[in-house]
Amino acid sequence: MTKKAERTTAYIIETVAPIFNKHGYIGTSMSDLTEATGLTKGAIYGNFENKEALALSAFEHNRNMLLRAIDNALETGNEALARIYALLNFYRQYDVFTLPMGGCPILNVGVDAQGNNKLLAAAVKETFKEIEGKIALVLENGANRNEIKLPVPPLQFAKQLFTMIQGAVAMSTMMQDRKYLVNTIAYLEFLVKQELKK
Amino acid sequence: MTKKAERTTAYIIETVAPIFNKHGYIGTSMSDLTEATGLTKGAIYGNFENKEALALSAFEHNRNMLLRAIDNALETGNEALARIYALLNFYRQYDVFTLPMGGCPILNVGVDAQGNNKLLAAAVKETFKEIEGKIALVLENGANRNEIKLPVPPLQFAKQLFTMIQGAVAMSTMMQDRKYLVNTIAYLEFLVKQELKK
DNA sequence: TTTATAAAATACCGTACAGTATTTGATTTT
DNA sequence: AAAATCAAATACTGTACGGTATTTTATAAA
Repeated sequence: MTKKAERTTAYIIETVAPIFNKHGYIGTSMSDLTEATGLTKGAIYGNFENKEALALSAFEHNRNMLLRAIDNALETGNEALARIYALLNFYRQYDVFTLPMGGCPILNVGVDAQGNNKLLAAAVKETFKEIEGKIALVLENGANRNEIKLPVPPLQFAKQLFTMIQGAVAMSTMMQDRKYLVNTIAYLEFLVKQELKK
Repeated sequence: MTKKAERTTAYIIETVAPIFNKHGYIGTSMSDLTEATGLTKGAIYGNFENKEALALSAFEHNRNMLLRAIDNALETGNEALARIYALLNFYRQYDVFTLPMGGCPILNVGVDAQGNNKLLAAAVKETFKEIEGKIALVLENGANRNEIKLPVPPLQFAKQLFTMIQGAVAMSTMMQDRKYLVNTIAYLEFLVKQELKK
């Protein structure tokens, strides 16, 4: 059985992650967190060095959930085109997926941390690179197996595809309108087919 | 000649706008603002009711600068396609344009205000609608004058185009890499040509 | 079941926050 | 130039902040 402290640490991270994500690093106060967890500051500071370390752990928690979901989509079927479609399918409902975590973590933290917290900003940057790499790998393998054609290098295609997806995420978030997500994904399905299908 | 107070008000807004844009509403303290302006809190609170009113004025200032630049692009030449290209050209250097204002105001404020400030969030939403409307109008006029073909209704095309542009803005901001802007715009030039040119 | 240890609660720092009532100083207007 | 008005500086609220030293309580080992 896990130790008490480990369970508490995990409980704090899970509880705190959506709050940080919604209100940002500075916008979240320690008393917000004690209130949400039902714990005292003594308990929290016993498990985390300071507010910044806690925020970083919270971001990593959300980030891992996102990466796992992306991995899951990119492992659908055994053909590159199907995997990219699965990714698009995932993002079509991205608003539902991110609701319990308080919105898109990489967008929220990425913009929030830009002018306020270098550590978090760097962690976001790293996450983007990881996602782009995952998509690029699927494309590269697909091209090597002659499943698809590639008009540009795989990483470049991945970057441009993901940029457009992230645009839809940003717009649907700020406009509070999932149509941006749905419509952009629909168009990307068409584009991907046109560009990749042999 | 303008009154003293009017000039001070304008000076405060101009000085304060990039700070709010960079650090967000909660991330900006009144002492940040007194330090930057060289004025005292008495002076600032003499010209603005409270912090929120000041932040709103600051956002409107940035927003107006952006809208003016977009208007300017969309008035280039006297043909729809040329105007859309001019808009894309503007966004290709959007990072340079937004540098003195501390980054893209609608992205920064839009994400920051989402969970923290309803007034600001609503103002951002309104701004997006305005921009989409401006683009849609150019397209509609162009279609009416038989300059371009339109595969979908003008507002829908405008929304999708702008979503992709804003994705490039978001990615280049968070990754601190203008290539996202340059590459996406290049691709959009190709896409626009393919979709709109008769 | 007692003893050692780990975890969480309490109570408290010093500081920085947004906001304000009052005073001083600068403009206008007469 | 004097009087009236307006703008800005000063000095000060009360509160909430992040963080910590210490005490109390719970857990695990003997």
